[in-house]
Amino acid sequence: MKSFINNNHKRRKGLFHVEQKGIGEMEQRSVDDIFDAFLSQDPFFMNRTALASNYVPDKIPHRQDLLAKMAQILAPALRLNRPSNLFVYGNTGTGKTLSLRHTMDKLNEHASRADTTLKTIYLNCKLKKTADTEYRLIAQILREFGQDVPITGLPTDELYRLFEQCLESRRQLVLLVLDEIDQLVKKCGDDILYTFTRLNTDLKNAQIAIVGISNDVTFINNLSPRVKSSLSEEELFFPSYNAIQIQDILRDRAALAFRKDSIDEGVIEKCAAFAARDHGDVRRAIELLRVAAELAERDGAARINLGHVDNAEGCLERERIIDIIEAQPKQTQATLYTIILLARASSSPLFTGDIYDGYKQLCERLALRPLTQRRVSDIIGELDMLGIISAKVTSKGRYGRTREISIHLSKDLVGKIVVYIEKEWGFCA
DNA sequence: CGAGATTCATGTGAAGTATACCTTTAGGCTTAA
DNA sequence: AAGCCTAAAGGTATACTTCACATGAATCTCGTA
Repeated sequence: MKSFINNNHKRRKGLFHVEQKGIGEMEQRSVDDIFDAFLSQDPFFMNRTALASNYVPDKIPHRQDLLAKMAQILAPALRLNRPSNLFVYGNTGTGKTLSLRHTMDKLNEHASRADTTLKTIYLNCKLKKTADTEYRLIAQILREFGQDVPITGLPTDELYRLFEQCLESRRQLVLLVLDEIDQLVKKCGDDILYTFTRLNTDLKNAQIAIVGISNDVTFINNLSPRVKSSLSEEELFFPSYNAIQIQDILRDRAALAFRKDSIDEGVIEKCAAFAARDHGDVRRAIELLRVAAELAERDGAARINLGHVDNAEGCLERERIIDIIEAQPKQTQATLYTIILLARASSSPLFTGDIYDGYKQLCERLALRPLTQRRVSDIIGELDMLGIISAKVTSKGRYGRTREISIHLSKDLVGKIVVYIEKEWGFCA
């Protein structure tokens, strides 16, 4: 619950930040006026949370069969028998995480009713500073058990010992859900998973079952055979939604979130079409609807119309990218900033060497200690992984081997990024 | 002319280092018997 | 003597550096037709 509040708060801040245009005209009205207007206006939100990215609805349309299978697989947990490890995969926004959270909620509900000592732990392995290394992952799990674990300093073995202790403290079954498990394995290898699956043989009181979630369909094939067979004792594939299904889902959510008649004809269809274009990613569709609603609210409009959806589309992309950049360390931001400036200055392709030179100059001006080229090379790789830039290793024959780097974000968005970074640093190139 | 060698710029793996943090331990000080 | 506090010692994870080797196609070289 707490994380949701933070999330939402951050979102609104992000939206506000990118929509600075409005501030000038707002200043003409007094703050009192604005607050008064806000309170007197008929808010069309009944329940904002229904559009939040981590909202778990009671009903998940078009997923009944998959939910049933999932429930069947996990049901033994209610009798403290270890269910099969489960591997869930499918594209982003196909309801994997949602379905699992839903099933976990229900499982917990039944477990507490039956007084079963079932513990479910959900972790997203992609969240930096949370669960992206072996140490952090286990530390995070221990925190779920109410243990206070330092961010560094303890040997990883010690964490494993503590973890086992927690498990063995009573007869229980632990269901460990690892979201974006491919990210974890990419960074730390699959030994962790092997250790987890092996844990059961050492445990006397407790048992642990693992559920892995991945957007990468090929991920399971790249695992070592021993891990592969134990992780995917059961597999569930989530196919992408089609436009009609997305519309259904949006209507359900809209009915929860808004008052009747606060949406214009065609708004739902437009949001759905937008998402369907993006491999049927429902999350995007819901976010789009949410941002459109927030824009409409700010305008003081009576209903959400198609224009709001159009504007929201731009906002959403900005929100996502700026959120990512905001979370990056200064050195990464400096690297990105250099890339953007260089890309603007010339139309010829950019190479690692050019970027490093530019980066060093920038560091000088910022009085920032420059990192080595080795590290910057890794940072460029990270930016590529984040989808902000595209960096492809190419060989230029006699003229060496390097990465060819380009940005494929809209000009407008790149402008916003530059504004953000310059504002953050109080600096202008 | 074409096969093989060379070359360049930097990708990439491995090992080393600095930093920030942790626990343990020894020594010194205070307190109470 | 027991209890408590403090600082040093010894240990770890992480982010970064240093070192060294790997890469791969354009270009060069040299043998052959």
